[in-house]
Amino acid sequence: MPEEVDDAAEAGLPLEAPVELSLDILRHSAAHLMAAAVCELFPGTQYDVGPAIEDGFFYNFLLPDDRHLSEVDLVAVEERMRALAARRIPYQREVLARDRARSLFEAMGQSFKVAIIDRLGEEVESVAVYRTGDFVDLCRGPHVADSGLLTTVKLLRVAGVYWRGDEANPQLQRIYGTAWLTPGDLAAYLERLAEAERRDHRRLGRELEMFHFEPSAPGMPYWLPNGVIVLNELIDFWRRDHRARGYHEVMTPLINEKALWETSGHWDHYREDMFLFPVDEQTTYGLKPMNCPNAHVVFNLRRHSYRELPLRYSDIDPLHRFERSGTLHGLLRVRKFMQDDAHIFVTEEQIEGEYARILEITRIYYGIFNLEYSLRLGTRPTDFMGDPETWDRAEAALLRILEANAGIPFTVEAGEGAFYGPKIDILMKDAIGRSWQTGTIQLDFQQPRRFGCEYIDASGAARTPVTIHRVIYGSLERFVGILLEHFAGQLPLWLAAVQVEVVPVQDDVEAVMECARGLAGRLEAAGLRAALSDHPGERMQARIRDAELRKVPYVVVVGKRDVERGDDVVTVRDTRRGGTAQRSVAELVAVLSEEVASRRPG
RNA sequence: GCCGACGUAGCUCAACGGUGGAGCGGCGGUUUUGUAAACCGUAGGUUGGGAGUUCGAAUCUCCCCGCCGGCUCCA
Repeated sequence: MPEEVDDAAEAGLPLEAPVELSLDILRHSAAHLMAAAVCELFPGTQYDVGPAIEDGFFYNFLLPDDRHLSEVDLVAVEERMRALAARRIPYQREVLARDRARSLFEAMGQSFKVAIIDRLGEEVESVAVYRTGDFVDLCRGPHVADSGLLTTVKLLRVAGVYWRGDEANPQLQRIYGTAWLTPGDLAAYLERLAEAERRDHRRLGRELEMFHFEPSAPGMPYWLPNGVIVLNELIDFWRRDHRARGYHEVMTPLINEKALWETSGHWDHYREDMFLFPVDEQTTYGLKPMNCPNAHVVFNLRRHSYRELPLRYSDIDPLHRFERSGTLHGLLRVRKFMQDDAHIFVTEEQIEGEYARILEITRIYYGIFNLEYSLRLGTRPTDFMGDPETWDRAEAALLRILEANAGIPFTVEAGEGAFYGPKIDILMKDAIGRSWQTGTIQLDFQQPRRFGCEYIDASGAARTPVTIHRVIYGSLERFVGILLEHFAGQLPLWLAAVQVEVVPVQDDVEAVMECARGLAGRLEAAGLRAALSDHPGERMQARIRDAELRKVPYVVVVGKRDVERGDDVVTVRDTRRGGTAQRSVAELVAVLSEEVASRRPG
C-alpha cells in the first residue's frame, strides 16, 4: 500500500483541550521521543514524519553523512530514550504563525518540515509545534504530558523507505517501534508476534512437507505430495462448482509470441513483469503472466450472438510474473502461480448482474473457510489504456455494485486499478496482520476492442463485448498460504493430506497389525485418505505424537484389547479439538465422510 | 530493484582467527508398550558460491546467489 503522508495531521491545527491518554497518543509521543534520541545521538539528523500506526509507531530520518542505521543502533537509541523518559521532560505545545514556523525549521536545517509547511494549503495561517526538551517537531498533537509515561517502549526494526513513498525519491532511514501502557501489554504483544511466527505458512509448509523453494527457482514453489492434495481439492471443488455455474474451462498456451502481447497491451504496460526470451533473430516469446489475452483469442474463434452472453471461459493455467526479487514472500508473493481464473464476455447491461453473481460466489467460497475479507475498488492508474470517459463510466458502475453489496466493507483506492480497467479486489490478512490481495474482479473495455471481439446484437449489429476478469481464490499459491496461517496448519478435513491415521499398539503382534492394516484399507475404501502409522518399533505414544505434529486430524489406535473384543469398535483421537471417543468403524466412516462432504472447517 | 539483518548436518541451533559440535530426525540393534517423545549404538558437513587478507578463515574484507524484516511494485 502506498505510504500516506497526511500533511494536515503532521502539522495542522485544531487545539484540543487535554485529552484522555490513548495508545495512539502514547505511540505518537514515543515517536517524538525516539526522534529526540536519534537527534541527540546523531547531530545533524533531519527528521521527516513519525506517526502512530497499528501496534506501534515509526519515524523517518535522514542521518548526517548519509549514515545508515543498523539494528545494533537501536540499542543505543532505546537506551537514550529511556534516559529521556526518566527525566520526565514535558511535551510543550506552541502555536506559531506559519512563516515563523517555517523560518524556525529552516534555521534548524529541517528541510523536510519546511517542505511539509510549504505543501499546506494557502488558508493555513498558523501551525502547532511541540517541544520535548531541545527537540522541536511540527505536530498537531495531542501528546502525553511528559516523557515519564514512555517506559514500555521497544524498538523493533529499521528499514530504508523512499521519501514520500516514491521510488524516484532518495531513501530515508525508518525505525519501527511499539509502545504500550503497561509492561504486561508489551509482553502480550511480543507473545502475539511469537504466536504469529508459529503460524507462519513458510514454517508450516516445511514441517508439513507441503511445498519447497529452491535457490535455482526463486519464487517458484515445488509442490510436494501433501501440498498437491490441498491444491487438487481446492481445484476439484472449484471445477465442479463452476461447471454448474455455466463456466467453460479452457487450457491455452503458456508461451505466446510477442505479437499477442502487443495486441493485448501487455507489451507496452506489463513487459517489465514478464519472462521474455528470444528463440531466433526475429522471434521473441513471452511466458504468460495472465490468461486474458488467450481468452480473447478463444472468444474470437467463432461468431457470437448476444444470446450466448454472458459467455464464461475459465482456466487454471500456471502463470509466471517476473516479480522484483525483494518482493518475494513464501507462497504469498511468488513468480509462478495458478489462479481460479475466468474471463466473462458480457454486454454493458449485463455487468452489474454478473458482478452480483461473482460476489455471491465470493461469499460462498470465503464462508467455507470462515475467512473474513474486505473489498477494495481500484480506480484508474497513471499508466492506463483507453479513454478517461469509459473509465469513469466503469468506475461508477463498480461503485454502484459495491454500494448495493450490503454488509461487506469496502474502500476506494485511487490509481489501484489494472492498466486495462478498474477492479474490485478481495483483501485478506496474514498471521501478523499484513494485508494481501486474493481475489479480484476486473472490468475491461480495452482488450475486447484491441482483439476485435464482437457479438451480434438483437438488431443484427456487431458490438464489442465487455470482459470481466475474475478470480475468487486468486492465486492458489497465495490462497493456500493464507489458509495455512488462518488454520495454523490444522486444515479442514476435506483438505488434510492424511485425514485419519491408524496406530497399532503392539506392532509385533500379527493380529494387531492385521487389524490395523484392515482398518486403514476399509477407511480408504470408504473414500477417506487414511494411512497406517509407519514407524516400526516405535511406541504408540511416539506414533501419536508424530501424527499430532503432522496435524493429522484423526488418529485411531488399535491394539490387542480391540482385537480380542472383536466388536469393531475403536478409539478415535480428535487432534484438533483434543480428546478421544469410542466409535464403531461404520460410525467413524459415516462421521468423517459427512465432515469431508460438508467442507466444515472442523 | 532499494535499506538493514542473516546463510554451519534434513530441522533447530552451538563454535566467532588455531584440527567443526549438540538435540531432534535418519539408519542399525534392544524393548512390545493403551493415547503427545523407550534405551543403546551409528552415519551424516569442501560451514551458500567465488575471490582476497593471514602462517592459519565458518569466523575478517569484497563480489555474486538465496533468504528474512521493511520500502517500492502487485494475485
